[in-house]
Amino acid sequence: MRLYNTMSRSVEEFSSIKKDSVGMYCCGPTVYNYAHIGNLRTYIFEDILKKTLLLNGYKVKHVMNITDVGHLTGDGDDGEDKMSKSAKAEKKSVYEIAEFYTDAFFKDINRLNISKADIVCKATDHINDMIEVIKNLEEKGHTYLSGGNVYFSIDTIDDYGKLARLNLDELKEGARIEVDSNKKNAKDFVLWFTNSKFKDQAMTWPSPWGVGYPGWHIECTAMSMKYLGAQFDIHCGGIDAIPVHHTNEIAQSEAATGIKPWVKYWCHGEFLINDKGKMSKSSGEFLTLSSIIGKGYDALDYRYLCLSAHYRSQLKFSYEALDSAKSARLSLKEKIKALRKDSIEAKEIKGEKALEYKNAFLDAINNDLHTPQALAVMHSMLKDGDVDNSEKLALISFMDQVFSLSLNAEEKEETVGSAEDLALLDERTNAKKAKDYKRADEIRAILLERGYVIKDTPQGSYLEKKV
RNA sequence: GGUGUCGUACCCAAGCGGCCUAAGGGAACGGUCUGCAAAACCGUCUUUCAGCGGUUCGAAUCCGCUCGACACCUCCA
Repeated sequence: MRLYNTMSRSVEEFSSIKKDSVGMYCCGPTVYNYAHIGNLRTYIFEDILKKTLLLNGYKVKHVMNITDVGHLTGDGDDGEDKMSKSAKAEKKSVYEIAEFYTDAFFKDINRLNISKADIVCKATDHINDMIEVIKNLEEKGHTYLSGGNVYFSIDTIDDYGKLARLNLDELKEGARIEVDSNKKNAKDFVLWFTNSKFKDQAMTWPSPWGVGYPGWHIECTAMSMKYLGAQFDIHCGGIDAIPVHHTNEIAQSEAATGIKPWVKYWCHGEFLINDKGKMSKSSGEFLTLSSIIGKGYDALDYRYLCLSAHYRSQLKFSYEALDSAKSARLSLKEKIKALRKDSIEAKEIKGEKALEYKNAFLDAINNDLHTPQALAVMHSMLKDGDVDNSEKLALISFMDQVFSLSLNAEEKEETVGSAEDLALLDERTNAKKAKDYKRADEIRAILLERGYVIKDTPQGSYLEKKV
C-alpha cells in the first residue's frame, strides 16, 4: 500500500519496520470539553488507516493518548489551564472533568464505528515516564533551567523543524503571542514547569526540578516510546500538529534516543471547515456529534460524509452536504437490504467481475486511502448486473471492513411498528385488494403520521421508520 | 509581516499533461413500475474545471498575473 508521508511530502510505498506488524501512535483528545465533529474527522481518518493496514494483513498496535493534564488556553502564556478552567466553570474537580469528557469521547468514537486503540494511555498515569525522558535529555545536555522551568534547547540539535520545513529565520517570533523572556531561543519549549503561570494549578507532581507539571509535548514522546519502542512506524494527528507539537516531539525524542528517524511515516488529516473557516474549541462555537444526532442524523451519516472526501483535503461542512451523505448511506442500506431480502447468503468472491471490483476497491484504498474512489467502486458494483447478488453481499462485507458504515448489519427488521400499526397495515392490504383505495390511502396517511412509511413489494407490504 | 494550501458543473467531491467532449454521491426534473404514492430501476442536469494571459501537437491538470477562500507562524484535529 501507498501512504503520504508528511516528512517527505510525497506518497511512499509503505513498508513496516518489523515484518507484518505496525506500530501506530495517534494523538488523542485533550479532555476538557466535548470533541467537535472536526476533531472527529481526524479519528475517522486514523481508523480508515488502521483498518486498511489490517486488511493488508498487518498486525497493528495502535496507541492513543488522553491528554488529561492541562494545556494553556488561547490567551498565550497568561491563560488559564484548560482543565482548571472547565473544572471551575462546571464546579467539578479536574479529574472529574477529565473522566467525564473521556467517557464522552469514547461514546462518540463508538457511535462512529471507530475501533478503540489497543492501548489508551492517560498523561496523568505517565508522569514518571515523562520525568525519565526529561532527565535523559538533561544528561545529554539538551535542556536548561530558566525562570523555574526546564526548557528544551533547539540549538542543541541541527535539524529542528524538519517535519514542518520551518525556515527559522523567517518565522515571525511572537507574531501572535508574547515571547517568553526566559527562553534562549524563541522556539525553545518547556519540558517541565515548576513556575506555573496559573494561579491555581490543580495538577502538580514532584520532580527533580521541583513540584510542577509536564510541558505540552513530552507526554506523546514518553508514552509512544514506552509502548511502541524507540522507533516506530506511523504517527498520526491533525494537520495543525505539524509545526509545533510534532516538530517538538521529534526534537525531544530523537535527542533523547539518538535514533533517527524516530518515526517512519507521519500522517496528518486535514481540517473540516465551514463557511467561517475551521471549527475550533478555542473560538467558541462548534458542532458536536450529539448535536447533529439531535438534529436527526446518524453518526454514520457523518462518517460517510468524511469518507466521501480525501483525508488530505479540506472538507466543507454544511447541512446540505450532510443531508447528501445521509441520503446516500440510506439508499445504500436500502439496496443492500433488498439483496438480503432474497435470502441470499454472502458467499465467496470468485466471479471474474466481482474480483475486478474487489481489486478496484483495494487499489483505491491502498492508494493513500482513497476513500472517495473506493466508495465510487462500491456504488458501481452494486449497479452492475454482471455481479450476482450473493457476491455483491460478500463484496459489501469485505469493503465495509474499512468503511465501517454498518452497511450489511443484520438489523432486527420485520417487527417495525406496534401490533396496532401492523393491524392497520393488514387492513390497508385488504382494502387495496377490495379496491377501496380511499381507505387504503387514509391508512397510509395515519401510519405516516405515526412515523412509518409503507413499502410495497411483490412479496407484500412492510413498515419502515420515517427518516 | 512570513510560509503554505486551495478555488471543479445546483451542493459535497474525485481527477493533477493525452483513455476528460470531468469519477462517484446528493438535490432537481423526466420516464418505467404502482390503483395512486413510497422504494427501486432508466434517463437528463455536461462542451465545462475562479478570471485573464502563456508554454505545449495537446491543459481542469504546467507557468505568470489578478480575484477569492482557508490554514500555519499561540493551544487547537
